This record gives sequence, structure tokens and C-alpha cells, in this order.
Amino acid sequence: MARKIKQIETFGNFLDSQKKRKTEQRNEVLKALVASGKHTSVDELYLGIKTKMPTIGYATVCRNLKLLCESGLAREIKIGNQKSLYEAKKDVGDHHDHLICTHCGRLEEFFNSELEDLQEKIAAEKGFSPLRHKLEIYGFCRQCQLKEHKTNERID
Amino acid sequence: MARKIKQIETFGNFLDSQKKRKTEQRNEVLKALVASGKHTSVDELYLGIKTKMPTIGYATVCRNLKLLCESGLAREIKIGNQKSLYEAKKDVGDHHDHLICTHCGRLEEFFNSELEDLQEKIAAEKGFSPLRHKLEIYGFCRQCQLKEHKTNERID
DNA sequence: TTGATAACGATAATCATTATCAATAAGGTG
DNA sequence: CACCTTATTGATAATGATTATCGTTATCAA
Repeated sequence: MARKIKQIETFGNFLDSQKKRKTEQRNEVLKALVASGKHTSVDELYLGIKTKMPTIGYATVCRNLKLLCESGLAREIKIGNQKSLYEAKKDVGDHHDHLICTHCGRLEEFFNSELEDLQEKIAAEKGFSPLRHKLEIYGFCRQCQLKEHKTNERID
Repeated sequence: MARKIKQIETFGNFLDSQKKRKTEQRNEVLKALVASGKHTSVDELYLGIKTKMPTIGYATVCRNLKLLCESGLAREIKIGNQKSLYEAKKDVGDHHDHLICTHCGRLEEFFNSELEDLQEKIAAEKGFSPLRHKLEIYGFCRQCQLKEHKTNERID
């Protein structure tokens, strides 16, 4: 077991560069996130890691997910007041936007380079030097369009 | 005093259509938001309204700001874990996106129809029927680019 | 090996927002 | 107008994810 993951080394280099220490917990959080392969809540990761490392604390998982985001290996998805979701990036610099169904909560990713270029252009026109962005498009997914014919969307 | 604002009537119609009651508090919240003419926090609106209506409660301001959003007369801006900001829309259906300076917090609005169209197209390709979206572009504004020459910001 | 201290685990604190609930008032009805 | 139903209010407690705190533990450079 304990298959080596290429991200472990990247993370290690990041920790070195920041003069931060390497710990079992940090590796476990990274491995759990990569293994999940999806948008995952802190709770789910916490419970998963607890089976291998029963002593780990919730705050440690939170702290180290934030650290992974700083390292560029993970990304936080935060929508409104909902709890944060985290996901591992396939590569540093990987990026995508989100389509969110307001009816069933389905979350779909997309990437469109035309859109990226256009945003770059718009920011430049306003004198901004853009670093990153967050685009969420809300609507009804295909399934919910079929199932529901009312359009009286109500969010609360 | 009490200059009539055209939004009062629109809001009244909305309340009628939803079989909700017209109250002094609802009008005051709407008027305060329109008068502020900017992105305003609940606290600021609450304190402002309190000078004219000392008995109003914080929860009432919160509730009615949400209601104004439902009516289409206002919009909520929520970034990360920060407290919500609200702004009056000039017209129902008015929409814009945001450029946010990660250094000084400057918030700038923009609207680009090409961008809107492209998003519509992308959503349709994925089978989504889009209702609204939220785009935030983070980076350095012009002033902060001049002041700061370090580029130690993380890109994702 | 060891000392300084970063990181940990457990838990309390934070803080914007939401829920609760008794009192009030909107607005329809007679 | 007086009455009644109940939506809305104001005050405050509850919520809940996240962050801060703090004593203990573990990393790692010397």
C-alpha cells in the first residue's frame, strides 16, 4: 500500500521553499484529496483519513487543505454560505469554471479558452493585471429541465 | 422629505404579486440601498436606517435585503467568507461582473455583452439552461501595479 | 542527541446569518 | 369602522463552518 503519488514530491518542494515541515498528516490530507478525485468536503476527507489515522483532528485537515491551496495543488470551491469543497488539481495551473444546477445542486466543470482570453482582454482594458478568476453559471441542468417544467425557481 | 423613488412602485408590485405586505421597514431598506448608490454592507444600511427609524431591527434589514434580491431590485455580492454586500440595480435585469484587486480590495464593475453571449453558448453546449452567473476576476488594479512591484501572488 | 519551535489535537471562540417567538400591524371581510 | 387572520417585526438565541487558542508532540538543524 501507500503508493507514491507524484504530488507528494511537489508538495514537499513547496514545504521546503516555505520552510514548513513535512508531516504524516499533511501527506494523508493530500493523498485523500487526490484519491477522492472529486469535489470533496472537509468532513468527508476528515472521516476518510480517520480510518487510517484515527488521531487526526478536524482542524488539521482544514489547515492543511488551505495549505494545499496555497501550494497550488488544490482548489477551494466556495458557493455562497455553503461549506467549502476542495479538489486536487491535476497540474499546477490547471483551471476550470463551474456550471451549477440551482435545482439539484449538480456541479459540472468546463473550460473554454475563448472565455479565458476574453476575460484577460476585459481586465487589461480596465487596467487590471488578472491573476485568477471564478466563474459560476447557475441554471437548470438537462435532467432538471426534463423533470421540471415549472420555471418558478425559488432559492432559500 | 420622503422623495418618491420609482423603485418603490416596482417593489410594491412585486409584493402584491407575491401576496406579501407593504411595510414602512421594507420601503426604508429599499430607499437606503438606492440612496447609498454603492456596494453596502448590512451594518452600514442598518445604522443609516436607524437614524430615521430607531426601532428597526438588524434581522429585518437582512430579511428585506434578501427580499429585494428576490424582487430583482437588488443584488448580493458575496466573496469568500466576507460579509455580504448589497447594491441596488438601476433596472430589473441589470447585470455586471466584478474585477477585484487582491491587494487593496478595490471592486470595479464591468459588463461585456460578448462575454455574456459566450457564457450562454457554453452553458447550452453542456445542456444547461442558464439563469444567472457570477464572475469575479481577481488581480492587481492599476494603482497597485504601480505601487507594488512584487508579483508574489499565487495564480490558479 | 538535543533544543527551538512548527505543527498537532482538542476544544473554545468567532461572527455573519438564520431561526424562534411573542407582540404588532397589514389588509381583507362583514 | 371594527374585527379577524396571519404576515411581519424586533429582540435574541441558535446555527454552523471556520479560526484561534493552548498545552503537547514531533520535526529537523545544529
